[in-house]
Amino acid sequence: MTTGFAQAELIAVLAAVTGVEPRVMTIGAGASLPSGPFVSSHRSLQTGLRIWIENQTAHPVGFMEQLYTFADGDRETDGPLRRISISYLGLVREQAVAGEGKPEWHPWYEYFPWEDRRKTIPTIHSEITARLEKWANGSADLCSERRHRIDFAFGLKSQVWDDELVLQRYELMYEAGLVEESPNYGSFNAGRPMNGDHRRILATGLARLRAKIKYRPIAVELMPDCFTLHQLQRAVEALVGLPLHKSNFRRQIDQQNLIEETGDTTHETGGRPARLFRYRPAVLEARAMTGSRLPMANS
Amino acid sequence: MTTGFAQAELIAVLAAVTGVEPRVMTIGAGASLPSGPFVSSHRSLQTGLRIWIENQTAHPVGFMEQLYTFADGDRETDGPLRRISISYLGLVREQAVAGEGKPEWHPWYEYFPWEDRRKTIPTIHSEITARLEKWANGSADLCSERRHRIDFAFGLKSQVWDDELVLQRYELMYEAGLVEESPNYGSFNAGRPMNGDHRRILATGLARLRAKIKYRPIAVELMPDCFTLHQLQRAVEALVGLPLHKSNFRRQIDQQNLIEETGDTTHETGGRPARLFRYRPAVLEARAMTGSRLPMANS
DNA sequence: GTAATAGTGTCTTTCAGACAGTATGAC
DNA sequence: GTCATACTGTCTGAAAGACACTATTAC
Repeated sequence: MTTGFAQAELIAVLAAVTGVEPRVMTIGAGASLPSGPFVSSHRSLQTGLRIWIENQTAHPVGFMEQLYTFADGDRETDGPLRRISISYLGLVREQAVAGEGKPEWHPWYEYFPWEDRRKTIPTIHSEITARLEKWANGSADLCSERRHRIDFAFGLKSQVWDDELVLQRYELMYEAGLVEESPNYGSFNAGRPMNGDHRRILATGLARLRAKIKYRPIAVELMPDCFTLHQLQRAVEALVGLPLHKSNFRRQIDQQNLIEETGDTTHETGGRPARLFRYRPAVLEARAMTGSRLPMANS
Repeated sequence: MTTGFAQAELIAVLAAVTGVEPRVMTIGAGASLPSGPFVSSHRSLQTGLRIWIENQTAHPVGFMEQLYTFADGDRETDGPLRRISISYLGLVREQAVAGEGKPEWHPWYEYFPWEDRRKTIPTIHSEITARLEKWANGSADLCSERRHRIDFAFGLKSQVWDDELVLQRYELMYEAGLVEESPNYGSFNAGRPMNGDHRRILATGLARLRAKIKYRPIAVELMPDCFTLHQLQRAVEALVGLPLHKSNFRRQIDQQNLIEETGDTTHETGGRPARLFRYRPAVLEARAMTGSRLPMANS
């Protein structure tokens, strides 16, 4: 048992959506999540991190909450002290990010290509499940337990894909050596790797985001000031990784009086012009605390 | 900006239910939550904490998850280093706790008497809201904002009591000086105080527990091996602090095939004997990951 | 007219909330 | 029989899920 001293750092999982593409803020050519030492000059961790991010990205952070604190034994340690990483999840209205700075935005699904089921089930899916099967069969006594986990996480038997099981799927692939970060890594590389356990943290963030978006109207934090309903739907679809039902989506959106028409329309698409909407800030305060649902995915 | 070193500790919010009374594990005559230095001899924080608790209480910990990491600027610091408290929330099957040891179980609602609305709206309610009103009126420019927060948190205008707003209610009372921990504490003392910010941490735990119980079957972690449906309902009511509808409760319980009859009955109550139930461990694995709902409160 | 995108109407099933009722023990 | 507790049947209204349908632009 150590004395209780530790080295503390902050890690940020920052999400944005440009068009149909969800992105995450990275440093080091996409190999790391932005992190920094524990800033204590500010009133709280959260406001300190928020200010730091707004300086880096030149855009305000809408939603932000604590994600998880990682301090487990399987993390590498720097010297004698334990390292504690306090991670936060934030949503940013990504626009043209201030030029030549460090931060880069990378598509979320580069790191988790198997999580994007908006158009179709990704081709990598069958490859992954086949290799996971092989891994499960490799151990006599753990075989049935492993098969259960695989079936459940990837919805094989039940035919039900639970979009929130991001971390469970990543963990399976880690254990099976299908990602480069794994100690028993083979040759099959699923998705872009990251340094340390950053990809696991990212998976935790995606899972939280997908869970949260179903009972809190956080999608608006990703949108520009004016947007069409179609754009909003695309953003939500980008996050949950599944196609949504248009008519039901619109019904649920206006059930929870969160947005209002601006009166303007846009016609950039070659079809019928779309009405523009904006948030209703007065409602936002109250609703932001209670739960108001966003539509579920289709089958 | 400091170097990033900190003093780290673990804090546990451990809940149990005896009969109809929800309890929390405390030390120091009920004034503190159990805490200890960051244990690094174990594989992870969670397993370390779990083992420590099982040694202390002589009962296994069922459900456990990370609650929150507190490190904000308004906490007192011990010397030059920042203190980080990583808190965990756990559920224990409380039974006769091993005799003369340190841990004591105290009724949850001693600390938050206004949160218990199972029988009736507590008498302290009107006293609190009256004093909060007075506090709101004390500031000319913040008055309307404060009134909104009070109305929302205590369900005054909307007539809707949201059981999950435990932390918001505590924060209001802290700001208004109605709890002893507050810097601008007056003479009105609502509920039993705790050292430091432990009561705030406890409020965070209660809020999480009330949220979680609605979409994860964690209530069973509190029950003994055999129990009646009435006992189960009492336990859930104890946590959410509201009465539940019997018939609907039972319907939802058996919709999610979590429990099964043992075949035995009990007749300790003087009325018709009640059937005894137990958990179905096989189902528990799978269901523990997905969401399965517990019934909502009545009006 | 066609192509393309935007937006609506409504049916069915599911399920939470509320009412009432019945069943089985002790005395 | 009464009292006390345990348990069940069923109506209603609010939604989710899925279907087809209409509207407005460019060409």
